[in-house]
Amino acid sequence: MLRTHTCGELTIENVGDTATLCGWVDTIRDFGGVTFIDLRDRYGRTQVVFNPDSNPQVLTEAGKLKNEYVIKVVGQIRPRPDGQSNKKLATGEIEFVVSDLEILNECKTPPFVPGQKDVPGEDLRLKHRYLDLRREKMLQTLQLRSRIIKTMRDYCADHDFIDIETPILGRSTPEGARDYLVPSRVFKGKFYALPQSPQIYKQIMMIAGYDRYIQVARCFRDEDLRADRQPEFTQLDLEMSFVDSDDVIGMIDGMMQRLAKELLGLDLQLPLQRLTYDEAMTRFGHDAPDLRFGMEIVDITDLASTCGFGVFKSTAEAGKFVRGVNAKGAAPKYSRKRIDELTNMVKDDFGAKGLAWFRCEEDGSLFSPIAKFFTEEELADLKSRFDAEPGDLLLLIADTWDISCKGLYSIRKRMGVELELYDPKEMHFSWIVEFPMFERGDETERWNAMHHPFTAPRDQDLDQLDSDAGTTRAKAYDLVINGYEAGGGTIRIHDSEIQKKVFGLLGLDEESAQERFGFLLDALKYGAPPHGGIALGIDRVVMLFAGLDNIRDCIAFPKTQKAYDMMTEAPNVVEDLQLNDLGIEISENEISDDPESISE
RNA sequence: GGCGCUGUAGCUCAAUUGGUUAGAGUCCCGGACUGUCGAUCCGGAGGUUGCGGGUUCGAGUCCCGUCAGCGUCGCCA
Repeated sequence: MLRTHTCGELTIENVGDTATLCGWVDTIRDFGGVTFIDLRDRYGRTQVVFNPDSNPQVLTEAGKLKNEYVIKVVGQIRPRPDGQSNKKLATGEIEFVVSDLEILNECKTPPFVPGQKDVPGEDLRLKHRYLDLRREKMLQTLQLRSRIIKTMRDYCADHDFIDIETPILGRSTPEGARDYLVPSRVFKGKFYALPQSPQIYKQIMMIAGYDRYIQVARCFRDEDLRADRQPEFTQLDLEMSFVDSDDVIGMIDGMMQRLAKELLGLDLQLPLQRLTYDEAMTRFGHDAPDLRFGMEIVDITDLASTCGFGVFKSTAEAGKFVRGVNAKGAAPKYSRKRIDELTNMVKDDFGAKGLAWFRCEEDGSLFSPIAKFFTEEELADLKSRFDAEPGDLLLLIADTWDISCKGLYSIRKRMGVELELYDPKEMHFSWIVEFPMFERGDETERWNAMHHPFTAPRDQDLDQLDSDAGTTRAKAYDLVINGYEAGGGTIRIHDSEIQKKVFGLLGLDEESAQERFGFLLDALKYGAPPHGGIALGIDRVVMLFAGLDNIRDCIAFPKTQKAYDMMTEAPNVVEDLQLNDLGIEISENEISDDPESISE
């Protein structure tokens, strides 16, 4: 080793010792006759002193140092003079007096320095990720990530799970997203698909008798990005045999309790709260609600059906819904202009036709442009249903179930932040359970699987598969943390008759099912145990545990919204020779502009 | 693919209703300084306001197009 210690470990205990440190020049304070440098590495910062008492030569040498130079210093540890310790540093009680300096490497003037007060723009950070990763915040987040994964693995190891790696080059699986494809050189015209999840493989492992499997699995989905979505991401993939929903949920309950305790010092009460899907949609309009605050949805469709306001009345009579939320105390803060913003949001984003509102005045009366269409009794009824008090703002959407859910969910989410209805540092864990087996496809009679086609229906719903498939509930469960879906899983079908029936409902005939994943169907016939599992989104868990709102900050090398890597400039063109090997020809009009050539 | 926000010095930002030579801090370069820790002080350099077009006597500012980053809807079972 070139060093004897790190920059984070020297303390008052080491006074008098001689040591060697290596690191990056973090800040320079040059007084002419004495120079201080904070030397930084992954472990911390140590103040090193260059002065003429120890070695005049070295003081001159120190004059050459600039930001982010990599240096090696030999010297002696001594306590700092009285009153000059730095409480911000773990090493702040001591300083390192340099007797010998070696510049290991110089550094070009960097576009930004890790310690600068204002965080640089994200494009710059991504382009020079090696500089960005030197920032303390990034370091902390990636260290947290490492500890989270270790804790997950330790927990699983303690519960007899076996860690198995599954292929990255596979074939298209029955997930719903677009695949990333890899052309085959040997089988020209054929493609591997990168896994959207190791779903099939882990089920095969159950059939093979490896009754508790985990993997920290990289997954790929070629869909558009969001603040909490990357095209490649990491899951803790888990599968168990001889279990039902409660067993998997209970296992993850324990894991969350351990994670919260070890990483956040929080004591989670088990079992974690559970909400059915129907309840979540009815009360919060979403299957991953943020349960750190209330502002629940109130349904007034029955009241609307008899009122004098045409829009409400006709909506109710059409079998649609009139629902709303009470934004407590929001009235003084929400001008007409801000209400218009909310209105535009639900119109533009979800196709709602409008947003009705009532303001509860000081005298307790309800004010609204549409109040005149309601009788005194109806207004009083409205007020009591929403529990409206002076200063409250009621926001209502009259539309389909779907639009009212989406619109009110987004209003609730936004106003929860704007009205500071919860402590952002608070953590809330819950389960959403009993998802529907199926949802309607667009303008077709056909059903789509809400999860994947191997999801088992609840035992008590088996009869409904034939009679009323839409009401069938699945053995499916999502882990929700602070309003984010942190994971989801199901118990799988291990009975070929039920599987056949589900395929039928999905419009998959036996032939095409056999074609797409016959190997799994075959395997299921060779002694498949009852099994099920879950996948936890590790990037999101890290994001939530770190209190961040952006998944890119939890990933060492993330991609931009266009799935572009600004540092390596991937994706990029390849040699014609490579394409020839693969039997691929690219038509001229399909080649998009080279991002590098158009950026400046 | 749609909608929205942003784009000004290496970096972070400012620039009144469209109006003189586009400013500040920081970084960088030169100088001073033996106790700082966002060191301080003096001096200097640094700009085709993302790119292209238009309106105007005059555009960083308004309009159109385009590129990039971000947010969001669709999409992601």
